[in-house]
Amino acid sequence: MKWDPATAPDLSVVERVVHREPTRMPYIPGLLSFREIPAALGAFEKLSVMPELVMVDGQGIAHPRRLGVAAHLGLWLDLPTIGIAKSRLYGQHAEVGEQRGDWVPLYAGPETIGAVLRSRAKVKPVYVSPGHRITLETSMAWVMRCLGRTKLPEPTRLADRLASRRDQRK
DNA sequence: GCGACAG
DNA sequence: ATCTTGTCGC
Repeated sequence: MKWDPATAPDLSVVERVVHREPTRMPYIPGLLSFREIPAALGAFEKLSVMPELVMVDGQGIAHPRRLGVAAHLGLWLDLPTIGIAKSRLYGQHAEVGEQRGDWVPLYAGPETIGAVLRSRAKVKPVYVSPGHRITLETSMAWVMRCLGRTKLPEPTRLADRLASRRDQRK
């Protein structure tokens, strides 16, 4: 079935898996995907249900080479992906409004590579950028649709929490 | 040469 | 990312 931000019924969790493996590379700005993707692919191999859309903790095309971790992972998986980063890596933008939902474009010269979204009042905005096989408009619609009362959309927030040490219930 | 720099 | 301190909301 082909879902739509407006008709998606709920945000219920379908499946959860955790995959860990040693890092092979240090963190180098601009090369994050080479450090994170090997483990990410391992996690996807453990899934019994393949997602139809993936939200990644990092940049999509808002990257010097337009290949942030979300864009890069989307290519490997051949799935639509959206990058939602907690801070800026690349691009310029104006000040964002202070109201929840306010946003401004993120530019790389004349090109729009993403959006800076105030996902929650009084909190630093998030950087949303298309990853693979999706437009910025659709990316924004899904991110807004998945926002709870927190800064990060539920998929990213829950995944991050699941990976943390204090959520290793069985 | 200097500063910036996802997680 | 990780660490630490203080504050806020349910």
